[in-house]
This record gives sequence, C-alpha cells and structure tokens, in this order.
Amino acid sequence: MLKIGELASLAGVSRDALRFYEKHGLIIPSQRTESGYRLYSNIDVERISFIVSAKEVGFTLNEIHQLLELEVTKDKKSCQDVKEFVDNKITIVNQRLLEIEKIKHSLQTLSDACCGGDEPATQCTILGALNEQAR
Amino acid sequence: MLKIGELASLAGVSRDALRFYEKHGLIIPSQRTESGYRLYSNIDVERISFIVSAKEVGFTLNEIHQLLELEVTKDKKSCQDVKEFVDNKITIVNQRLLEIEKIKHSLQTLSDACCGGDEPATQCTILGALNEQAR
DNA sequence: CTTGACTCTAGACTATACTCCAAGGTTTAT
DNA sequence: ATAAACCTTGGAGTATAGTCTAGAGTCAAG
Repeated sequence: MLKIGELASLAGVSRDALRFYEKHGLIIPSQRTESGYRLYSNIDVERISFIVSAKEVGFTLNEIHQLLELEVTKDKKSCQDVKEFVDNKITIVNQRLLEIEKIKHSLQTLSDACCGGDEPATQCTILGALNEQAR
Repeated sequence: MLKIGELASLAGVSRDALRFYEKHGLIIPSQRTESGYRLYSNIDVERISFIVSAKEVGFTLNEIHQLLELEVTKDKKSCQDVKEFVDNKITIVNQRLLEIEKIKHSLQTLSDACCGGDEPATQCTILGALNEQAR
C-alpha cells in the first residue's frame, strides 16, 4: 500500500491532483490508516495510470469518469449501452489518431528540411514547411 | 474572403473563439472592410485549420502560437533553434501517439469482448476488460 | 523527544480557453 | 424601408483542472 506522496511520484502527478481526482470520484483510495492517511493499492495504481493516459490522449476528467464507471454501474447499464458508449469513444480516438499523424508529419517535414546548422533561419527552407504541410 | 461567421462554420469553431485567437495573436484576419468587418483569406483558412488540428492533438494555444511564430521570427532565430524546438515537439507527439494507441487498444478489446446484445451488463465480460487492458 | 518530512481538511486562488452579454453599427432579403 | 441576420468592442462570467495556503495532526530518525 502506498501513501499519497508515493503514488504521486510513481504516477507523475501532484498530491493535490490525486486529492482533486478523489473529490471528483475518479480514484478513491482502497484504505485509510487509523490516522486518516490515504492508502492506495495496486489496483489504485492501475487506475491512476489509466487516468493519466486517458488524460494525455485528450479525454476530459468527466469522460474518464464515465469510462471508469462502466464497471460500477454493471446492473444499471445494458451491455448494448456500454458497447455503444465505448464504440463512440473509439471513433473519437481514431479521429484524434489521424490528426496527430498529420501534425507529426508536418513537424517531421519541418525538421527534416532544416539545415540543422547555425546559420540564420532566413536561409532555412524549414520555415515554409509548416504552412506547406498544414494544407 | 470570408466573414467571421463563414470562417467559423467552415472551421467548426465559434466566432468568439476566432476573436479570442486573434486577441492572443494566433490568427489575424488579412483584411477588414471599411466598416471594420474581419475578412479572412485562404491562408487564414489554412492557418485556422492548423490551429484546430494542433489543439485537438493536445497542444496549448501558447505552443501553437510558438509553432506559428516560427515563420515570423525568421531573422531572429537561428535554424538550429527552430530544429531543436520542432524536434522537441515531435518527441511529445510520438509519446502521445503511443499513449493513444494504448488507449485505443483498451477500448477495442472492451468493445470486441462485448456481447453487443441487450442482456444486462452484469453477464458481459466487457466490463472487466478495461482494467485488464489498463495494465 | 523533538525536528523534519509527511499527511489531513477546507477554502482561496490561478491558468487556460472559451462563452455570453450589452449596446451599438452594417448588410441583406422581402 | 424595415426587420432579421449579421458584425463591432469591451467586459463579465463559466468550465476545467488543478495549485497553493493555513492550521493542525502524524510518523520516522537521530
């Protein structure tokens, strides 16, 4: 079991962020010590890792909450509902994937075209590339 | 030349957002009518399209501003500086790409495992998959 | 047995990115 | 020629996601 500071540095978030996520129902420590210290289990570690990844990918805390709640609302949601919800998210993720590939390609072209030397950028073809690629 | 409302619906953003971007130096209309109406050119359309894509991919308006400024500060920044800056962004984009692939895989497993029927989700194996995949 | 590092809660504050509103001017369609 | 639909600025308000502070309690090491 980890204390909040330990989980925080493990997950690369602040203690305050963990308490903030808790306040919003995203991650509730499995246990508390007698004195009230939060104690996080392995499952909590997986959970926060999922939260961090999902956030990085552009999901809001609200959406992440919904995704995580899928396991909680078992008997209230029908399987079809869950599938629809998830398929919807997959569509979004796929769009985002295309978008990020496009941007990556732009930046790559930009970088590849660059002389990489230290002459002033005026002579460097790289500067036009962003616009070229943004098309 | 497009008026603000036309560009807004073309780009899928609000008029207010366009004015907000302008206030922060991201996109300044090429022209104004006599009466002060903003007029956007084709280049502006490309520019807003880049802004929207970059935003979707998780860049902040500030970062996007920096990316767009690369063409403006030609004589002040050396080519090497530009290359470093862009390569840095590429690293970030690559990390984000991995992250989004991981999440996509999680969701896909989740969806694939789902019966897709309308029995209550209690019997549906899908609900465990998120946790399985988040590991 | 106390010092320093850690934790607690509650609430104020911040940054980012809009969004809405007021009060007015302009354009376009009927 | 007038109403609807657009546009202008400026400023206030909102949502999201924290971050910071205060004041107090807890824990491990010397």
